[in-house]
Amino acid sequence: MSRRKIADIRKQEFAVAAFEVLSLYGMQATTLQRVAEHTGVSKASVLHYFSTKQNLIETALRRANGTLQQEALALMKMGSAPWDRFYAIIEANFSPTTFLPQVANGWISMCAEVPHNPQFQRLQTAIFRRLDSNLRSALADTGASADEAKDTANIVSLLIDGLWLRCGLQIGGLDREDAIDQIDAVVTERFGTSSDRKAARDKMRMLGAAMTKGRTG
Amino acid sequence: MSRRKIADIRKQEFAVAAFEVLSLYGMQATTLQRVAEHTGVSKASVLHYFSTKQNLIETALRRANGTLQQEALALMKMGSAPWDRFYAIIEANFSPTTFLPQVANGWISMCAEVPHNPQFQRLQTAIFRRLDSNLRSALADTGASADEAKDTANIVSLLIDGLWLRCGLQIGGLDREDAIDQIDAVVTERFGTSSDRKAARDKMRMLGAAMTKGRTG
DNA sequence: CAGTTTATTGACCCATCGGTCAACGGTCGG
DNA sequence: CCGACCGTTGACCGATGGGTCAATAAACTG
Repeated sequence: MSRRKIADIRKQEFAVAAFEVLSLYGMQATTLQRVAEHTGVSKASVLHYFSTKQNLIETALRRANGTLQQEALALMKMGSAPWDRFYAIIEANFSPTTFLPQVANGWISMCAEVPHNPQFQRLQTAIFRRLDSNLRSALADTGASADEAKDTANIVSLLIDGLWLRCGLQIGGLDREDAIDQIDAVVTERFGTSSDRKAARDKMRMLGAAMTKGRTG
Repeated sequence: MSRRKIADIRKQEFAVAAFEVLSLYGMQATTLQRVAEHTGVSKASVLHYFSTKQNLIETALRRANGTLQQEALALMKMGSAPWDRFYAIIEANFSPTTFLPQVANGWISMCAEVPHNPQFQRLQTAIFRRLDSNLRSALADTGASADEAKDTANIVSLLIDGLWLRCGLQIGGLDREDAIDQIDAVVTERFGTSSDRKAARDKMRMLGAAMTKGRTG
């Protein structure tokens, strides 16, 4: 019983290490040897838990995405006002703990492999669909029509992708605040200024900050 | 004299082949062997023209970017009305010959390597700066203020990046027409509807189509 | 035609990759 | 105390990577 638990914990450790290595060194340089070194064990030990390198990296990516999803979910539960869910998604997508050049690079590395790797393809599709669906339903909450929600979700997710890419490439010293501002600017142009929206944004900004601060303890 | 020319032509051939291989198979699978096969020669022959693999790929990327720039330049020369240059840039960035999933993937592959490769870093920076500067000056032509031009250029280039990424990942069967529409929608929101703008867009769309059609002959 | 340069190649080198395997050592139930 | 089990490891394997090199063939030069 505790045996299996230990094994699972170990797998998680390796998965975390693998994503770190991927983020730091890129896909080509993410070798079993390096992941092993990064955890302080031997290469063979890594392969004892993951039958194959592909398996390891896929688990790593799924795990990394999972934590991001959990953060989004937690934030979304913390509000019920019309724009709350929308800004919860935005906030989660630019969390201080994940919106970092290295992390962004891990995801870009995955994107580059998507066309040559069905597993990554699936994962990527799932991530996109989830974001799109979340954005649409969040925008529907604000009273937008289905078409309006669809179009806006499209543009917002497009901007999110672009901002993450830019974060990874480290263009213009992009900050998470800057990123959220850019999205907010486009949304404001689309829906006009509204105190409700501003309140939701500020609320989620605070909650997001509190959440990530509480994590370091 | 004709010697050097032949050598240069050969180099170009290899560079083109290298970019094709990169687009088709990704960075990891872009091996000297494969590039050689793709051109019907031996691996050693490729290395005769390019001292190193890094050298080859860098040349390939620079060349691919160069053709895109030339297309943009040619289009930009074809108009003098306020919005002409802006839509020339847009049109060139979504040219039917380059805005394709495989080509997009070549660039994504480069992006993934940027943090671990100073040469790619430089190239990427140059590409970004050029686009940004072109967009800004094109927008200044339309009578926008410097700040307005800066902000708009920022968002437009962000959208371009996102659209290329999405093209590479083949999300939602993205078409070049769709891509231009998305950008146009945001620009319209920002500057309102204007017959001048619409005229410029239609003009460049036609010119772009004529250009790429004329190429197949 | 002779000599020199240039293009192309196969054979080869070394490093490293992902992955296998048998052996070792600790831990737990009996 | 003992056998079964589990985690860990070093040694090893075949494949493949980038890159070198000497030999050969072809093309230009005088």
